Amino acid sequence: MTAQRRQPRSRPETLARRRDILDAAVEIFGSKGFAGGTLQEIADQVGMTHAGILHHFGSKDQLLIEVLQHRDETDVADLEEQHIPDGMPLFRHLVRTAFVNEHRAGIVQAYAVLSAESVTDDHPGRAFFEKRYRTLRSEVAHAFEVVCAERGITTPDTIADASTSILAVMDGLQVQWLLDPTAVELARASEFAIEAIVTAVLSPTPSPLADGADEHAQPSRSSV
Amino acid sequence: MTAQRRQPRSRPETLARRRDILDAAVEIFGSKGFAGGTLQEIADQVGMTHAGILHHFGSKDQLLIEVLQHRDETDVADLEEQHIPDGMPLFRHLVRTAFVNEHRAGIVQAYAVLSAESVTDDHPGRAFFEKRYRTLRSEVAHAFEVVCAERGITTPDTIADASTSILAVMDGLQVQWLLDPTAVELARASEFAIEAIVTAVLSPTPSPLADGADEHAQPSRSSV
DNA sequence: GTCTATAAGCTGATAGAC
DNA sequence: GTCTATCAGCTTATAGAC
Repeated sequence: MTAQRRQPRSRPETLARRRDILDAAVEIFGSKGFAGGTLQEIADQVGMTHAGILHHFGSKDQLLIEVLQHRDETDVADLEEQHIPDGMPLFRHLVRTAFVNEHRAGIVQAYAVLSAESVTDDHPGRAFFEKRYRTLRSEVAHAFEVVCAERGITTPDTIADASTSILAVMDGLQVQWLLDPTAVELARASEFAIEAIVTAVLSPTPSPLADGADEHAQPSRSSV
Repeated sequence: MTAQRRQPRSRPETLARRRDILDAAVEIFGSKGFAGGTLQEIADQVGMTHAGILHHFGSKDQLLIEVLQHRDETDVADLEEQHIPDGMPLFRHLVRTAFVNEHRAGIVQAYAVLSAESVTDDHPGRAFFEKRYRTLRSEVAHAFEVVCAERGITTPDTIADASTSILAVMDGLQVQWLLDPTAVELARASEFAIEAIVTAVLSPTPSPLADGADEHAQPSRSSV
């Protein structure tokens, strides 16, 4: 596990070119989607022909896959510098990420658009996002387990629901924020929701929704 | 405000045909996205040629717009039968919706895919989703105002953050659930998150995240 | 490594017969 | 109202010159 991740495929000049293409692809796929964006547009942005791009990546599908991997490696590298937080600091890190994201609309949009598009039939990014969410969920769940253990709380289902919910709010807020930045305070709302969910795990309270009379439509035995 | 919404454009036979096309379009756009889905596929599903579809709707863009309007009218009609809930019952209604959605993966996917895709450049569904979220947010916010007023709580920012967050979790959970239904309990997690957020509004607690030492990276004056 | 040229296919949309 | 025929345009991808 040294510094160099894989053997350089070729001259550093070529690798730099590949990185240029990957950066351009993030921007185009982010602003047009994968199905909507074209190799031509990516080629224009980086100043070559679409044939040149296919020379480097073989196919459009493969380009998307490498775009996602590259983005992930970059983000993970950033994280590792601050050696991955755990326990309560992880939740603080997620809030901080939301504040940072407020100034990176481009990358936020790329993830928002591509993750949702990845659920469509035969989408080349599907495996990536499936794995990504699985990993993120287990990281957040582990943080919950740490803070819960300290306080003697053990509620596996709750931890699972809370973990997936925290990632879900962050994603959902991004979509609403991208649609109307003036109507949604991305960072502040993310902080509020994450605090609400963490609090619900650490200090369970009776459900505020459980008092109505005629809820579940199914005719159950009437409890006087 | 009688039963018929607009004057029938033509024979009821034609309207039925249009509805068939709209239903097919939801399915195709839902499973392939708007950019990825084609008029040909929609035509095949309904048993005609793509020229026939263009005869009815004029353009692919216009078809999407009418698809979204039609879906919305259908859903709203369902809601009005149970005359739109408000206050605490609205939150219960949202939870119930999550339970129903667990058995309607097709429609869930259509909304998830199209709403995220709508943030891309010049997407014909953008105006629809902008308005949709604006409306939903204000409805949820109003429900919060009702229950807050009963208890003498007034926190406009909190209500805004909570309202947008509730819609956000529901959306975000749907994406994760569509990617891996075995890993996410859509309804249960939605219920947990909504309860957590409602509780946070009604019974504010000190932030569980505020105790760490070296948070915000910026070198502020050290408070000993 | 990048280009030009070319292929083969599909796209949304139009015109006109029935 | 639906079809066939046709269009121009654009898509990804390949082959081969430089």
